[in-house]
Amino acid sequence: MTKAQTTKTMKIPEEEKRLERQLCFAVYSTAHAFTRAYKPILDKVGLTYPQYLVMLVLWEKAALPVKTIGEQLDLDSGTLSPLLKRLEQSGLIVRTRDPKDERQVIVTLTSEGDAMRSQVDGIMGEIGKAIGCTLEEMVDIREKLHGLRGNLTETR
Amino acid sequence: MTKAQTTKTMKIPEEEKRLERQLCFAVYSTAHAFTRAYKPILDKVGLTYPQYLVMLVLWEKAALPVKTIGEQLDLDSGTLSPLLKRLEQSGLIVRTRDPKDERQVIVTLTSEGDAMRSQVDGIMGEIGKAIGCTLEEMVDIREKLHGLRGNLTETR
DNA sequence: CGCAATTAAATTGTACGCAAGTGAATTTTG
DNA sequence: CAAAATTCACTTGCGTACAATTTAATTGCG
Repeated sequence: MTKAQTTKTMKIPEEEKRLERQLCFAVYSTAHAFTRAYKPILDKVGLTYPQYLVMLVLWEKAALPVKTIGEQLDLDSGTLSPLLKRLEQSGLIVRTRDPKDERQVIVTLTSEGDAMRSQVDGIMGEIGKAIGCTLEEMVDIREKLHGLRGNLTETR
Repeated sequence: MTKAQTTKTMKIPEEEKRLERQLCFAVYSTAHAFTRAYKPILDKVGLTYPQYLVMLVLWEKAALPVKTIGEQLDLDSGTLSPLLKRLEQSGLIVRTRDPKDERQVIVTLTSEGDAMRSQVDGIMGEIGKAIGCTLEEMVDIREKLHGLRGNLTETR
């Protein structure tokens, strides 16, 4: 943002107020486009997109407390509790109270949940085709979004 | 994506499978960060973030059929119908059947809805501060996301 | 030690998103 | 022109997101 625009009451040109000019909408609509692109792929393995993200976390480390999963995905227990309940019903995870700290629930991959890891190459390969840009471009956008997310979050 | 990776059964390095390496997650989590950044700002005018997007569309053109709003936001009537009902209850829009084609519902700004346009400079100014990057960077990310969204969508 | 403050997860209530199905209006087609 | 197909919006059902509240467990402090 330019210095001139930092003034609270600065007039913004009408053209800049159009939906398509909004960075927020670019992010919002791309997120939806991703979810839709994943849908037919994840349907084949019986996961929703947020459930797939949880599985990605668990494939990195097979047993984690709900809180840690939430920190990595930036989701609270209000979202995760019912989602994890559905993953448990699907037989991919189990939830057990931590004996060391009964407040915590440890989420652990079942053998089925672990076995699903073998599908990841196929899933990522298909999505990679849909993304249809170079690896360098992917890294570039990813890092820029990471910085943007940091900016948006830092004043919380 | 490199040529080597286009092979369906290509093995992807473990490191590339981590959540934080996923472009989809960068987009997903940034979208949530935006919604959270907008929350306190939009609370002051009584709008949710998706409702604000609908208002942006209507501030460009004060009367539009539901279908057109849906095309611009890439949302279907299953999402828009209840959302528009809430905007109508808030007194910002009215919905009327098009006499030329009774299937269509025309959404029109009320004077209150139109008057809220005066808040836009303030809202965009505040978000601009939260985004905290240069205009050039904003344009760069926006255009790259636009291309990415196009790629993800074109095979629908 | 004992009680207040904190923490973790679940629950409740509201609002998206989206698939699938309904019903009314319009367009296409034989 | 009439039946079939299509279009548009609405509704229903499911699964997130998230604020706010609740309950149980743990930690901190006097």
